[in-house]
Amino acid sequence: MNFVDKLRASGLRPTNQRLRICKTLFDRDETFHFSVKDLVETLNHKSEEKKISVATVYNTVHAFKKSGYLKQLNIDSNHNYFDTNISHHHHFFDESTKELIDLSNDQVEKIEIKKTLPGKTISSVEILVKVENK
Amino acid sequence: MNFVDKLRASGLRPTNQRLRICKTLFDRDETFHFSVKDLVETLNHKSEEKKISVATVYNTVHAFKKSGYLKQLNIDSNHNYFDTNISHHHHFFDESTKELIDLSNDQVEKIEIKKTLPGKTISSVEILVKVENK
DNA sequence: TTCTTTTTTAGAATTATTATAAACTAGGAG
DNA sequence: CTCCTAGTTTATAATAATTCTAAAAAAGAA
Repeated sequence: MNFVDKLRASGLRPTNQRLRICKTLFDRDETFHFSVKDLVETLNHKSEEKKISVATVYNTVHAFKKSGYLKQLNIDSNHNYFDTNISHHHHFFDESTKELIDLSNDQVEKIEIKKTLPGKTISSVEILVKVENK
Repeated sequence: MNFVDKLRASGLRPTNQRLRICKTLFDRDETFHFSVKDLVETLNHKSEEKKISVATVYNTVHAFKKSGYLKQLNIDSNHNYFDTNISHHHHFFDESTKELIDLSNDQVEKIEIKKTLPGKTISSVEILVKVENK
């Protein structure tokens, strides 16, 4: 899906700033895990271009989150991370390097939850595997 | 383990304020899931006693986290929750009520992770089951 | 009790995020 | 094409969570 369509589907007009954000987010081979701070720095590091304000970045990221083109991660409550991989998947968190690595759904044996909550239905099951150097 | 020992084991002197914090945290039947804000409000709600400052609460909570008497949870990146249940266990997060419910380790079928990371060893596997009203 | 060290506290500083309002554009109507 | 209007961008202010600071208070050893 191209950037303009992604933006339109999120209820946003394809402006210059938003297209630059899209490029940084989606024009890459690997999954991108980022905080808003990271993203702003990446965007504004290329000094040849005009700076994009944090407000714009927050607005755009939140619109993408709402429309499902970005997932918000709950890895480290002290900072907010987003993920461009929106498929259902899990994560490794490397405590030695503080890095985040994707763990696809089919690399985990099916998880069976034996406890049920009356009147409730499961909407997702997320696994976080913490690792450290041997 | 009594409060004084818990404090000493965390490198803290058993002062009046810290003992009141201990009482609120550990003197209960059920697991207590809380944010620092919750804890401060609970502590200072009983109007008969002198107010404990947020700085003291933060210091004490962090010392307990460091010594392992509290676990920090990563449920919702917008707020920081702690858990008095320090055994290895998982959580349900009720998206309808925003409530957190413990899921003990033996209520989950053993999880097998098929992917390994070279040079790394798994230190923990945490599951978050999100539920909503049927 | 006295003295030294640790603790508590209010308030300032810092950081992440959201809100605001004025200046600026996208894109449709004419 | 040009104009107009609604949607955008931006700097800055506001809010909120957390950490820092330094002075007053309390703990506990001598």
